Amino acid sequence: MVIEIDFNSDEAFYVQLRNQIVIGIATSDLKEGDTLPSVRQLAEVVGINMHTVNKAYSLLRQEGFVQVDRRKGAVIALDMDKIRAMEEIQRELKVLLAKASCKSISRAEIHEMIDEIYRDYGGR
Amino acid sequence: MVIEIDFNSDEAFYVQLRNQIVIGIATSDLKEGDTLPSVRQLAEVVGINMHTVNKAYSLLRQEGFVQVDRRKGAVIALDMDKIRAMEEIQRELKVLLAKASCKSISRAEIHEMIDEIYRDYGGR
DNA sequence: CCTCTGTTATATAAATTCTATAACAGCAAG
DNA sequence: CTTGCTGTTATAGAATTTATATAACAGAGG
Repeated sequence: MVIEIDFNSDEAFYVQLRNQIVIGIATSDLKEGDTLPSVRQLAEVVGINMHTVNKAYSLLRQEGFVQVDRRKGAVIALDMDKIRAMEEIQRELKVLLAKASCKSISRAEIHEMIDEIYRDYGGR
Repeated sequence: MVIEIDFNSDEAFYVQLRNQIVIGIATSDLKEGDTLPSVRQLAEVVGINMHTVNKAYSLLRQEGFVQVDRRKGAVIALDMDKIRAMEEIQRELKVLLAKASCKSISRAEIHEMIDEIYRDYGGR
């Protein structure tokens, strides 16, 4: 799976990494049990510092997407704290949909976008 | 309309303000032509600095939610750059739905959340 | 004239982000 | 046992962002 940093983005590097990996899991590019590159490897490949990668991995662990084994490295391992996840998503959706509504994007158009994106996800 | 700052949140103050105002527009608490409090007034009411409020208002202007009149203050005035808005929302949804999919939240459950939130919006 | 608007300019403190070097313990393979 | 790979921790520094503080300005209006 290809991971890369947009050095012109205003998103923090470790957030970019986190997001790409979460998307990778959703699209089944990364499957349960797969191991991520070591922090040093990935850091060298994408051209950033080791600690920045480590920060992304720690965040992924904290959010329940990977488990970290000191010898194997970071392993994809989803914990299903569905309630907390739904609460967080509802908070974020509230702001996102407010923006959409203000820009005259209809409920139907949102549903279409959801379906189109979800078509690539949910292979689990 | 009540605006308040969560001083324990990890979200920047000016982002909190922006989000609450956008939600206010979506819920019709704020309508086209309404004026927001002056930067100094709002700053005093919510207990933060004038410049932080000004930053939020500038962001709202830049994103096309208000127009700023030097004498009247910030006035709700939506510009309909729907294409750009949809692109941004699609980007954000991609990450949000990836998280959801990883946590076994179904497409149907997302649709339900959308409908529930959108019930309060779209009065425009 | 006085007061209100947003805006601009500086300055400062605190927090976050990213990098850099270095070292440590755990484990596996040669 | 040594070598090399993990993640982890500690420390330090630079750059950026966030928030505050004071001050001043032009424009509009009572």
